[in-house]
Parts: sequence; C-alpha cells; structure tokens
Amino acid sequence: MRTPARLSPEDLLCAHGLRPTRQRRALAALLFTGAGRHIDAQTLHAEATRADEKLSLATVYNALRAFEQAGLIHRVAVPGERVWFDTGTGAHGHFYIETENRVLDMPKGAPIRPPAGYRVTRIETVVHLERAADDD
Amino acid sequence: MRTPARLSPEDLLCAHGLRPTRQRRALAALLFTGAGRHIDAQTLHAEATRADEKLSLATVYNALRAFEQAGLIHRVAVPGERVWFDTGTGAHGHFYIETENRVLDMPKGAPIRPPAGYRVTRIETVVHLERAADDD
DNA sequence: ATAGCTGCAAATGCTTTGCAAGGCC
DNA sequence: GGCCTTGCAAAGCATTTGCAGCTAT
Repeated sequence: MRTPARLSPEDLLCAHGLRPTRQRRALAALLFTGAGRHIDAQTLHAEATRADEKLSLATVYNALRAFEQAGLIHRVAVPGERVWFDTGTGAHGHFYIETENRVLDMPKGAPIRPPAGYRVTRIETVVHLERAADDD
Repeated sequence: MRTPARLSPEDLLCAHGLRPTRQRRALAALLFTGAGRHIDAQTLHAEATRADEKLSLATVYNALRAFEQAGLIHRVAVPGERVWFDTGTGAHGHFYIETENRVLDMPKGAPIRPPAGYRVTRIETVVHLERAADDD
C-alpha cells in the first residue's frame, strides 16, 4: 500500500507530506491513474499542458523530485539521455525497447515472456543497496 | 569468449575490427585488465591521464562508443546523470550503491547477498528487447 | 595515399537553480 | 504573515559533433 491509487491526488499528496498545490495535484492525477506508468519529465509536461494545465517544465522537474523523495515514484534504470520515472511500486521488472526508447511493465512473478514480435537481447539486474546502520 | 582478457589490447581491438590506435590501446589496457570493470567516461579519462596517456575526453567518448558497438562493453542500467559502462560480458548482475555512486559486480548464479554493511533497498530487472525480424 | 581517428572547442539536450511573485496553512 | 512553491530564464553538466591535422594500413 505505497501508492494508493484510490486516494484523491490531494489526499495522496497530503499523506506524503507534500503540499497539494494545483500543479502537483494535476501531475498526481496524471501519474497515479490506476496502473503504473513510466514517463519522463518532458513528456509529463507535455501531457499536463495538453490537459490544459499551465505549469512550467521546471515545476515538473521539481514536482517529480519531490514525489521521488516522498517515495511516490522512482527512477527507472534504463540507459539513455533522459530520466524515466516509474509510478508503480509493486512491479519492478521492466521491458526496455532500445530502438523505440520505450519502457513496458513486466508482469511480476511470471516467467519472462516478451511481447509478441520482440525477442530478449539482454537481461540486466540491478540490486540497489544502502549502507546498513550497524557498519559505520 | 567475448572479452578475452588474455589477448593483448591490440589483438583484442583488431579482433573486433577496431583500428588499434595508441589511445584505444591505452583505454583497452585500462578496461580489460582481468576482471570486469564499471566505469564512466570521465573517470576513465582521468585514469588514462594519470597513466601518462595524453588523450582528450572526446576521444574517450568516441572510443567507448566504438567499443560498445563492437560488443566489447555495454552500458549499465543505473539511474544517474552519468552513463556507466561495464567491461564484463559474463555477469549481468550488479549492486548499485546510490549514496556512494558505486557499482559492484554481483556473482552470477549465486543467491543475492549484499556485501557486509549493506542492505538491499530495491531490486530492479530490465529486460532489453529487440524487434524480432518476423514481425515487420 | 586514403580512410579512419584524434583533438579542441562549440553545440546540444536534459536537468537544476536563483530570484521574485504567488499560493497554501 | 510566513514559508513553501512556482515561473522564467540562465546556468550547469554530460555527451556529441564539426573540422583540421594526424595515423594506421
């Protein structure tokens, strides 16, 4: 129960100590619409603009950083020039299609089965570590 | 037999269709010294410079790209501002210590066991896909 | 000799930041 | 009212690229 998509964007923000400004509510509404999403700052900004929300790109970056620090989203580790964010906290597996610069969710627990028309070129696992407190 | 660390840097380059220039030989010597390494362009440039090799940063970038295209190295999928390259083609598992911006090799096949003093915060799997030829 | 590499510096593209004005509690 | 957030534009940083000169074959 980390990203309760059932909460309103406002409650979601409040629950994570984030001030529910208009811009953040709009972004949250775009990001947490049910299933997990993968998106980068610029695309999100374009989406928000298309949804008649006036906000600057810098604000999107700021909001994404705030969301990340709050644990609502996290960066996806795909090699590339842009940073991808993932709104799903449950499924940590991703398909990455380099030639199309696309990221797809991978059903968790299921055996790896690429979408039709694609084949696996490489599987990469990254285990994120943190210093344990008792070894300082 | 993809990155035969036994070959001389020159032979290694030739075997992959790369012209063995002085700069590339120097970089190859730094990169393929036995075990797999993880490094980014800037650090590699610093190392080369420290080893009395005069080469420009742009050349390091160009060489890394050439090496990558030749299949000698590949990018590591860590979220961050820099691109990390991995010289090991056998082990695809990595530990990533965000707070220290460090990448470690993970013994392949073995169960995930973080180094002493660290604990796992997240496991991320990225499956790289490519369009299969029969779906065009 | 020729095709490919290197070096320098400028350009590019994403992301961050400084500072003034506005919004939330 | 006070503090956090926004907005704009400029700065920052990693990476790429253009072009002249050099090097390996």
